[in-house]
Amino acid sequence: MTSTEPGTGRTTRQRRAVTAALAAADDFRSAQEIHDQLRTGPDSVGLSTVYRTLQAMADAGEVDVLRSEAGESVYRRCSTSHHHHLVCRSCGATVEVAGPTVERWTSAVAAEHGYTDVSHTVEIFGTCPDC
Amino acid sequence: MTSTEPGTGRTTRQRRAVTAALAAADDFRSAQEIHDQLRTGPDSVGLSTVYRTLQAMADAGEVDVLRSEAGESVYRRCSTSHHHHLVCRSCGATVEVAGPTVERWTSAVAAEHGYTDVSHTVEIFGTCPDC
DNA sequence: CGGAAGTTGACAACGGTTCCCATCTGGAAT
DNA sequence: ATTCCAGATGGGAACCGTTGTCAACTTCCG
Repeated sequence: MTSTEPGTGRTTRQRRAVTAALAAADDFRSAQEIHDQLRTGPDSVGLSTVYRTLQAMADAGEVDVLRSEAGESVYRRCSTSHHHHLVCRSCGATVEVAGPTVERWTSAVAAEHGYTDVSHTVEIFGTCPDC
Repeated sequence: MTSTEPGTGRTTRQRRAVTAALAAADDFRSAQEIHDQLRTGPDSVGLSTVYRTLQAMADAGEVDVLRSEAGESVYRRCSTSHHHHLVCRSCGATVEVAGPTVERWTSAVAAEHGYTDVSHTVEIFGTCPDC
């Protein structure tokens, strides 16, 4: 523990590169995609470092993590506010949705069963208007 | 191809064993757990076969598939009723929760964005009273 | 019963992720 | 600016769940 305030860690070229790559992309990217992209550029970053950085950002709540159906973790720069995703299962188009309704519901359900320190994942899949 | 109508396939001892193991368990089981369980019994089944059978059942809609946080696929005999899970993140205790509220919410959100053929996943994580 | 198509299983191959550890570097202190 | 070291890096091996391969076996139809 003692992770109450680990801080941001150092500001390295690599972390900046990963952050920038994620910021430039508007949709979800896997660690390997980011690694590939950076490898072909001037700011090469090791795969291990990409994974570490991404995880740290996820822990810090700076990015959203989603598990693709293929079992891959994909990351996306995100607003700090909590929200969920509506994903088109054929073209992948993603819409962010905020849902006070679900938040309240999950809290209520958890409380009802005595569960504390609650978090949740909600993903909605469907076919978008264009598909 | 030619997989337009593969049907149920043959009824083998192995498939019966996997089906039975899943029926006996009330909660989610991973392919490997099932394989382990069967291996110590009279009806040993190869790991490949367990995976194949589980996938076939999932395709046929006979079981629910869920991706655990560790990235493992877990299967469960499918109840016809739709529901979600409240999982303790330290001991793994699971509570089934039915949520008309979420169902309505997801449908509404999807409709609002023109998405059709909607499905969703909702998992709630927390610490149970015993932990 | 006989035979062909479907099924099985041991093991190799795979792909994503994590671990290891020698080397390097940011940035605070001097 | 120079020194110094905790923290960070990266390349490759290790891991682990899952999928592919293929010869041998079994189910079931005629």
